[in-house]
Amino acid sequence: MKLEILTKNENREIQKKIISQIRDLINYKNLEPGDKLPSERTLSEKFEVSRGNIREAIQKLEFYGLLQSIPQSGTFVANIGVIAMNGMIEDILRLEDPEFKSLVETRILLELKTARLAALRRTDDDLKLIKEALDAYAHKVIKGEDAVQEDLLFHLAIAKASGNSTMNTFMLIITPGIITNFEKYHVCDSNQAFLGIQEHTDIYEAIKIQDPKLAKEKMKAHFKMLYQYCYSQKE
Amino acid sequence: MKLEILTKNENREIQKKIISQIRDLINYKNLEPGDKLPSERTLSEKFEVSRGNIREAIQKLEFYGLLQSIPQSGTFVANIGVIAMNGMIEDILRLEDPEFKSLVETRILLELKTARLAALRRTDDDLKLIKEALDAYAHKVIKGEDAVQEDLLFHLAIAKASGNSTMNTFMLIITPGIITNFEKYHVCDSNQAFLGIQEHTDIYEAIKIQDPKLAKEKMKAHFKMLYQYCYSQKE
DNA sequence: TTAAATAAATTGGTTAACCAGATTGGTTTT
DNA sequence: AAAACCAATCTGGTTAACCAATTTATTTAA
Repeated sequence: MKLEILTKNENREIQKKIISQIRDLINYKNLEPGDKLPSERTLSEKFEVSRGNIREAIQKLEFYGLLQSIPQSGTFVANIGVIAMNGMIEDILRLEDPEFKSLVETRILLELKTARLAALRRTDDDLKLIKEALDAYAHKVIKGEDAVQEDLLFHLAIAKASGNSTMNTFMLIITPGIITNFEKYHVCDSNQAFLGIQEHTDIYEAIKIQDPKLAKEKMKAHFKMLYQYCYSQKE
Repeated sequence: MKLEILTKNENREIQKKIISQIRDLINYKNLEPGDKLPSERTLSEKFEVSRGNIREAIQKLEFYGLLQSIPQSGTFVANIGVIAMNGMIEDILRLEDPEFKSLVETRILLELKTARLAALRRTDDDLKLIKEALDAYAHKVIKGEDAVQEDLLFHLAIAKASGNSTMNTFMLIITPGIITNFEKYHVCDSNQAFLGIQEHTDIYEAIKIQDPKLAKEKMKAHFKMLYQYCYSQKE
């Protein structure tokens, strides 16, 4: 189990190294937008890593719009200047390992907005799903069981009702990190969970009566404790 | 070129189908948290797709924390209830193809926050980088050239200065989509670009004097036109 | 009959071979 | 001399074989 994690970290380190090597190569060779990168096999040989690692790194840079692979042709530098290229790669390298604080800060930002949008745009079906999630959460809390998953589902239901697919995606992306950290730090004891039922209900009611301002307020109140917890952590 | 896009869409469709088949299988077989999924080879045969497709789908679900692959052992259902599993998979399936409106709405939300945070947290180095990006943007606009990339870099510099790695990541993620759509719709003519110089400068100055409220206001003003443009588009 | 030992089969992960299409350089033809 | 053609080569993408570790089935000893 531990080995598994180690090798994944190793893989990430290898990928970071490859990406920075690609950046160096672009700079050293003065590759401009549209220029072709060396082939995957060449890079694999030059960097002394497997071709699979090279492909992963290229796909990551392609995801961020910096490279473009064309089958049977090659991998090309995207239409972006050298300065921008360096800046974005630097960003990408610096990324990963998001701190819990960063996740929570972003989650709060997103959820204040999704609550507001959900109050504005929710359909009857959305409301029904939110209610179901709320009931499932309350049920588990009352039984004294862990309800992190149900808590999360309630918030995701709101994200869905917001009608904004990008925010919905981002909520899904930060969800695993939130869950992991919550379970790691045991942030919620049972008292907080009981309080949470009321807070969730308040949010639900605000969305039900389609009051965006109230929904945002209630969501803010719900996050107050989380916010304080988060910012009382060591830097 | 067009074929390339088609095959990528095809691949996405295949992946969506596989994911929904996995969901159906979990429901039909009543797989609970900790239970083992059939092997990749078995699924590959059952769904009549290549093992690579299966692996991709599993990795995606693993990314969202729904499955966990353990080498030489199997792929297991994560510690998440059936309802949550179905909900999240439904979300994941519904995702992709973010509408431009959704991207812009999210970008505005993020950038109002990053501008504010940048004014609060920016270092002198951050400020220097923002200034450089601003100058590069102005330079290109004055020369009458396309400055979408430089525009973007200015905003990314602010995101970096915000000190929030998650928001920084999200900005990087929506960037390709923003660029593509901007170039497709030619949203910025030269007049708008010239106006943009002033607006960018205003934002920079606010961050320089570390006035978070002003920074947010100036960013809001900068996005006013984009916002209107975005919401005047056809639904 | 049971438990320990061992061999066979199964697992996700990795690597190397293969594929179709694009590119390239040289040759031929006009 | 230039354009057209063609075969050899190179490209990213895909597939099938392989690997080490684990799990299961079988055998053997007590």
